[in-house]
Formats: sequence, C-alpha cells, structure tokens
Amino acid sequence: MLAEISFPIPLRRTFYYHLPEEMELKAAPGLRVLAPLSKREAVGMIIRVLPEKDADLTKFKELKTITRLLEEEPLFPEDALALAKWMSGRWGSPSGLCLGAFYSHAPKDLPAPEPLPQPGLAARPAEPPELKKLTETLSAGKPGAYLLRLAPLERRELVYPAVFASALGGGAQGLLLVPDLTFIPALAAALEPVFPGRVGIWHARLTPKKRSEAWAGAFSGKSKVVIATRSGVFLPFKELRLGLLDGEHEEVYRQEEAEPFYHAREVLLKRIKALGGQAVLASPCPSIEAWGGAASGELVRFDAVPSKTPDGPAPGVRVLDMAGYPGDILARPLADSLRRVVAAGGQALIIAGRKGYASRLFCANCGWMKRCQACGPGMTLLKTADGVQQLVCRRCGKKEPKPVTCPKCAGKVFRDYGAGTQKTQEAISKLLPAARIARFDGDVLRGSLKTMRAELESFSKGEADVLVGTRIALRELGAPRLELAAFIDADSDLSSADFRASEKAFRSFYGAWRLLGAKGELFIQTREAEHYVFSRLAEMDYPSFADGELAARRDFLYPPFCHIVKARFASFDRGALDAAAADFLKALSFLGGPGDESEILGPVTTPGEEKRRFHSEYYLVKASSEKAAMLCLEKGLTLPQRPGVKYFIEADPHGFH
DNA sequence: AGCACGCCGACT
DNA sequence: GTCGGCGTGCTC
Repeated sequence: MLAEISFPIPLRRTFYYHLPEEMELKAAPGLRVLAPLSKREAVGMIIRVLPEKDADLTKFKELKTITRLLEEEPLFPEDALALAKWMSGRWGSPSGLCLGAFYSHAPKDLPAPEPLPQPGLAARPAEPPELKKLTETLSAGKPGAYLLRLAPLERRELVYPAVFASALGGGAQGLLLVPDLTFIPALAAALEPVFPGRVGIWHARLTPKKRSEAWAGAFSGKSKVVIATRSGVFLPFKELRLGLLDGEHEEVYRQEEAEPFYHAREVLLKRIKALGGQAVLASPCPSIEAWGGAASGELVRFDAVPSKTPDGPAPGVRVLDMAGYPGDILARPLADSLRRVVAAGGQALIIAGRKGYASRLFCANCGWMKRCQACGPGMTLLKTADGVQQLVCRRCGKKEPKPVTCPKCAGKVFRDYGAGTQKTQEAISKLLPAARIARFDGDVLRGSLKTMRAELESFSKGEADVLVGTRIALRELGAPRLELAAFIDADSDLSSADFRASEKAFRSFYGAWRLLGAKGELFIQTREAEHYVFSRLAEMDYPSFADGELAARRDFLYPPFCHIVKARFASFDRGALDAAAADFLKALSFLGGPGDESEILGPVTTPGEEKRRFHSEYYLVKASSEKAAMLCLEKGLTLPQRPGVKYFIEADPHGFH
C-alpha cells in the first residue's frame, strides 16, 4: 500500500511513500508520519491511503518508505484535511502549509493522557442583564453563529466569563481569540475564577515549554478555555464548543505577512460549523462583513448595548473644514477649546494622522513631492532627537536626508503636509507651554511594552494633560473621562485608497467620541468636509451607519457582496506582460454568465509607470461568490509561466478602491 | 521550509 | 590557499 503525504512546506504537491505492512492497518488520513524527505526526516500528514495501482508512479524512479506513524488517532475530531483544503483554495497558499498550520506546533511524541482535573468550585460570574438573551441561547447548546455588539466601553473581562460559563458544560472547551497579546493577562485573570487552573494561553511569543503546555492543554481537554491570538484558531481541541472572536473587526485577524494566508474570522466560523459548535463574533463596531452576515441571517445578532445613548447631554461633534484655517495644525476653535480644557484641569486626546513628523514633503514652488526611490510612496519627514530633519520611507524603511533643492525646478523652499505625532506635539507645546504631553504611537509601541505602558498609564492616572497618538492609542485607552478628543488630519484616513476607509474612519471617530464625558467635545479636522462619513456623525449611531455602509457595498459590489481577487503582473518586457494578462483574462472567461454579476476591473497601472522600463499592472476580479473567487484564484495560480514575467495573485487584497 | 551544491570575495 | 556569503535547485 501507499500513503499520500502532505508536508508543511511551500510546495503545491503531495508525496507518495511505501507503507510498511505493519502500518497498513493503522495508517489513516489525518495521522502524522515521520518520513524521509530529501536528506532529512520530516513530519507530514497522511491525506490518503491507496493501493499501488491507483497511483501514477511513472515520474519517479524510487519510492521511499514511511519511517513511522506518530499517533494512532487523528489530532482533530473534525476534518482538518477538508478545512485546510478549503483554506488553500480560499487564500491560495500551498495546501501543505495550510494543513501544517493545524499540526506543525504539535510535539513529535504526544504527551501521555492525564486524568482531567475535577471541576473545581467555580465562581459564577456576574452576568450583565443585556447578555441574558445571548447566554440563554448559548446554554441551549444549539449550533450557530452569533454577532455580539458590545457597548464600546464595556469591560470585556466582565462580559466574556459569563458567555463561556453559559456555554461550556461537561467536557466542552472554548476558544477566546483576541487581536493582541496585551489583552490576554486581564482576560485570563477574569476567566480563572470561573475555570480554576484550566485557562490556557496561546500566542506566537510563547517559550517552547509554555507552547507545548498550551498545546497539550487544548489537546487533552485540560484547558476549558484557551485565550489566543489569531494562530490559536488552529489549536487541536478535544471538544471545541464555543469560539469567541474579540474585536472581530480588527485587521490583525488577517494573516498577510507569511503563508499560509488566512483570516481567523473566516477560519473560526468554518471550523466551528464543521464541529457543530457555537461561534460568537464580538465588537463594539462590527466589520461590515459581519454586519452583512447578520443582515443575511448567517449570524444572529445580539446587542449588549442600549441602542440609544442614555438621556441627557451627549458629547458634541465638530467637523472643522481646514480650508478655512490654511497652514494651521490646530484650527482656532480646537486650539481655544484645548486651552480651556487643560486650564480647567481636564484631559484631551489628540489623534494625529500618522506617526512621525509630517506625512509629505513637497516643493513650495512646483509641487514636486519626494518619493521613495525604492518603492514609491511619499516619504515621511522625521525629526531625530537632535532636531535634524530626515526623510524615511514608511514602507521599506529607507532613510534619506531632507533635500536642499528641488530636482525639478531648483526651488529651495519646501512645505510639509500632514501633521504627524511629533509635529502635533510641538504645536501643542507651543500653544500650551505648561501642559504635560504624553505621546503614544507605533514608535513608542515598538520600543518596548514597558515604555508604552508607562506613557499610557501616566495619562490614565492624570499625570499628563494631553495624549498625542495615532489611532492605536484609541484601542489601548481604557475609559478615561476625556473632555476633548480631536483628529488632526482625518483626510489621511478618508482619502486612503480603500473601500473600507469610511468604515475605519467612522469606527475611529465613534471610538473617540465614546471616550468623552457628557460635556466633552470631539473635533475632526478635514479638507473634505463634504465627505459623507461626516453626515453620519450627527447621530453617532453605529447600527445606522453600518446599515448605510452595507447598502453602499451592495450597490457598488464590494464585500460582503463579492469576493475580490487581485492579479498583478510585472515585467521588463511589455509584450510578455500583455501576453500574461491575456492568458489571465482568457482563463477567467467563465465569469459573467447570465445572472452572474462578477466584474473584472483593470488593467490598473501606477501613475508615472508608463514611461519606465519596468512595467507592472493589476486586475481586480470582483467575483459574485466564494466559489467563483476560489476558481479565479486557482486559474490565476496555474497560469502558464511566461519567461520574464512575475505573477502576484492574491485573494482579499486590502487597501485599495 | 530545509538542505546541498556552486561560485565569487576577504581572511588566518 | 580556505571560510562563508547567498543564488539556485530539489524533495515521492
């Protein structure tokens, strides 16, 4: 007999091996094996057991033999093979890597099963009344997927223990996915009293020992709940009944840096469905994709938030059209309010568009803008500690000195546009020399967890009057009673080439607004005051915004009403590039039949690129169904190779129109 | 991904 | 003369 083996390596093929007689009865799909691969032994997974005659072995001279089976029972009660296959088709990564996501953290030798701890005297978590409907539904145990809209300032440590307590009877296990590992400790502390000694933790930075403990905890059933970052969606639970995705809208749930590509939200829903369990997507401002799921009935929506704001005065919103305040970083009304708030001992949060000093540098005479030579985007102006100005590319990190003269017109005067956190901080110090200002942006964040906490805490404790940050600061702030919040440069969000721009902008505005006390004020500075997002701010009601946004997505055929596949071709040879694009379009000719609304947009070229020697263009396919999108992706990935042409085929690309 | 092979630059 | 950089190629 033969075994068809999948290895966790970036190859789009599987391997055949001889199965020694003594393994023939034990071998089965879903079991790991040790097998010689190249000049080493590798762990792989059986995907099929078949007789010799069923395999086409003509292409290789010799078959190697499986060394040994690593277990007798599959690691997963559900069909991980099918899930991995779907993942591979959905995001286009090699299926071996997709399957590997499920088992590559497993120890070679499984830990011996230990008796499960007796259920301890668990504390019954207090249950917020708005949650009652959800917890009653969950405790009935019926399979299903739910969208939980949280109150924006709800402490999740108060909500989630009740949710898990209601759903996890008997040996049932739960998975709590969080966007960032900094959220884990507080949630673990909150769940510990409910499941004493049985709360597991999983994230990418665990030490090897802790990692195998966490893995074993899920596998043996010892962990009643595992709190994890996105890769935890692949953990091998013995009996996973409830998966809760916290901050469902967060983009970190999408893995795009390394293969296998996936979105933890989609994998969780698929996996839970395969298990017949329950999934809860939770967020104060759900993604429009999830909102659409609730509208179509795929998700059942629960609102743990009073739909109306409490009676009484609500914080005000003021959109400031910066066309009326040329050259100002802080428009007059904002400056006045800020001065008043700080003088009265209140606190203010200022959100700058980006980190650093300014976002763009251009010639005051001819408008020439300094771009990164290596990769294209406008370069960011930074000030080093000793006040020297320097340009940095935020995409590739390339550094350059600030130019002295304009290469186009030899002009010597430069202006910068867009105030980063540094420049904003300077402007505020100038306005309020005595104010204590804390800064919180990606640089602080990346520096160390300690400095980050320190900055944040000093603000929360009231040691600083003003916190200047990027929008990450919004996510990290607890619930201070702010008197003022301001977006210095809302345009950098709104004008970004992304059909999610409105959604993200509204979410930020809404989040900042909810941090304000009743008498607080939210300022938004913009040069696009007519943008429709602002017309939605009067109500400050996320559901009505989301309904409107969902309708717009339907009208213009964007997710969740389509699946997008992006295909980019690059070459020095124009003709070869055109031929590759033609191959692609021909392969997709099945799209757009009767009743199929799928569209192909493109070719899109970056401005200025026509004149270059190097050509690059892309097409966007808006496929009307997941199935159609998966077929497009497959066709794109199996196009005939043309010499000198590079292919980049991607599902669900982010950050474009 | 690993791991080997192979071909140029700078070191004991 | 070797050590070692990483480009290229292969894995049943």
